[in-house]
Amino acid sequence: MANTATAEAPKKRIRRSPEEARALILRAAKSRLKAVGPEGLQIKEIAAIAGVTHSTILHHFGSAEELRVSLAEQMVEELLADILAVMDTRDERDDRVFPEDHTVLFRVFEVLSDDGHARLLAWTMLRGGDLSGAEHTLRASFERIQAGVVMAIKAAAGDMVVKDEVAERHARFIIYLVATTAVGDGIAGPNLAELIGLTGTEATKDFRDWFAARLF
Amino acid sequence: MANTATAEAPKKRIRRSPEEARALILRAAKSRLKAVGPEGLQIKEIAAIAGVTHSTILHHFGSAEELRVSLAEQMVEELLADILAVMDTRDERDDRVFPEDHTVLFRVFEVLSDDGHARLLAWTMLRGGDLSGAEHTLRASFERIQAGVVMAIKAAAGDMVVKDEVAERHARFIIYLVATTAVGDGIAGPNLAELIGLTGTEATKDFRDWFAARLF
DNA sequence: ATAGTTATCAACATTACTGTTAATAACATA
DNA sequence: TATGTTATTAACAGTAATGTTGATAACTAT
Repeated sequence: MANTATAEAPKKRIRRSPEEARALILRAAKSRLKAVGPEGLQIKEIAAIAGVTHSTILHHFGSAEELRVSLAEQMVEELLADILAVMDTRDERDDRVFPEDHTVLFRVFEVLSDDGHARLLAWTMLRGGDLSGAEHTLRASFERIQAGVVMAIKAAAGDMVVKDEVAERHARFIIYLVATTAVGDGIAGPNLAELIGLTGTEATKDFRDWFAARLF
Repeated sequence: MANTATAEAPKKRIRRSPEEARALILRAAKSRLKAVGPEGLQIKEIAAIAGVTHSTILHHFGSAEELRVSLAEQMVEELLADILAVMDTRDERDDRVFPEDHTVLFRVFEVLSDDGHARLLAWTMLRGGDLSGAEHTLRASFERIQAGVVMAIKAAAGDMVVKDEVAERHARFIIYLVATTAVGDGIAGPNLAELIGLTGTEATKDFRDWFAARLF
C-alpha cells in the first residue's frame, strides 16, 4: 500500500435508508452468529462484516442489546416463514399422501435443524427468550400450521371419521414433538449422533424415516 | 452503617481445600447459568455468589475459559450419572413392564428437561462443544444405556423373537429421539408449549404419555 | 442553488471484564 | 512454638467491549 502515508483517503460514504441499513446489519449479525456462535455477537465484529462502523449500528439500534433483540425477533419470523412456505408448497400439489410421503417432515428438519435455525433459536431462548415482539407473527403462523396438520391427520385416517377435538389434540402433540425434536437435533445432533453411532447421511435419513413413520 | 469510617473490617477468611473451593465455585457458576443464561457466566458475578473474590476463581481454574470448560464437563458427567441412576433404580425392581409403564421415560424427561440440564447442555454445545474431557464417561455411559434399552425392546416384544441387530438399531433410534426431544423440550419447551396451548402439568403429562406410547 | 435532514464516521470516553501482583490469614507440620 | 505452605484477598493493570460527541457527506425538498 503506497498511498497510506501520502494521499488522503477519499472516504466515500454509502448512505442507505434506515431500513436498508438495519437489514444489512442484521444480515451481518446473523452470519456472524452462525459462524462463531453467540460469543461472536459484538457490534464491532458485526460492523466490520457489514462494512460500517460500530457507531452506525448504535445509531440504528440504540444499543448492542437492542440489536440482539431485533436479531432474535427477525430470526423467528424468518423461520416461521420458511416452514409455512414448505407447507404451502405441499398444498399446491393436491395429492393427499402426506403421512406416507415424508417430504414435508424432511423439509421441516432441513429448515429447522440442518440450516442452523435451531441453534440460533436456542441461543435466543437461552438468553431469556422474550420474543414478545414477534408474538403476533408466532400466533398467526401456529394457527396455519395447526390447520395443516389437522388436515393431514384426517387424510391419514382415510375412511375413518376423526372428531375435530381428537385431531386437534393429536396435531398439537405432533407439532410439539416435531418442533422439540428438530430443535434438539439441531443442537445436540452432531455430538449425539457421533456418540450413538448414527453418523452419515444415510443414518440421518433412516432415523427421520423411522421417526416420520410413527408420527401419525 | 456506623463502622464504615471508624472500625477496620475484621476480614475473616474461610480457607477451603482446593476441592471444596472448586466445587463451591462450580456450584455458583451452575446456578448462575441456570438463572440468567450464558451471559451470566462472568467470573465476578460467580465470585459474588460463591462469596469469594474473582481472584480466587482464577487461582483455582487458571482462567475464566478454563472454568467454563470445567463446568461443561462436570455438567455432562452429572447428567449421565443421573440418567444411569434412573435406569439402575428401574433394574432393581425386577418387573419387566417397561413399555407399558412410563416412569423411566418420565424420569429421563425430568432429569434432562425439567431440571434444567438440557439448557446447560445446549449452552455447552452452542459454544463449540468440545467435551473431549468427558469423552470416556460419555462412551461408557452410552453403552450401558444402549444395553438397557435393548433389553426393554426385547421385553416389549414379549414372545416374539427380535434379532440383536434389529433391536440395537431400534435402540439407537429411540435413544436419539428421546435425547433430542428432551433437549428440545428443555430449551424450547416453555415458549413452545405456551404458544401451542400445551400448558399446565396435565398437558405436559399427556404429551409425555402419548410420546412414550409411540416409542416401542 | 440553498437549506434542512440525517446516515455515517473518527476520535474520544467509559465502562466491564479478565488477568497480575504482592501481602496476609489460615492451616498443617515439625 | 516456630516454620512452611497456600488459599485468599485487595489493589492495580490491561484489554476489549459499549457508548458519546461533533463534524461531515449524502441525499431531499424547497
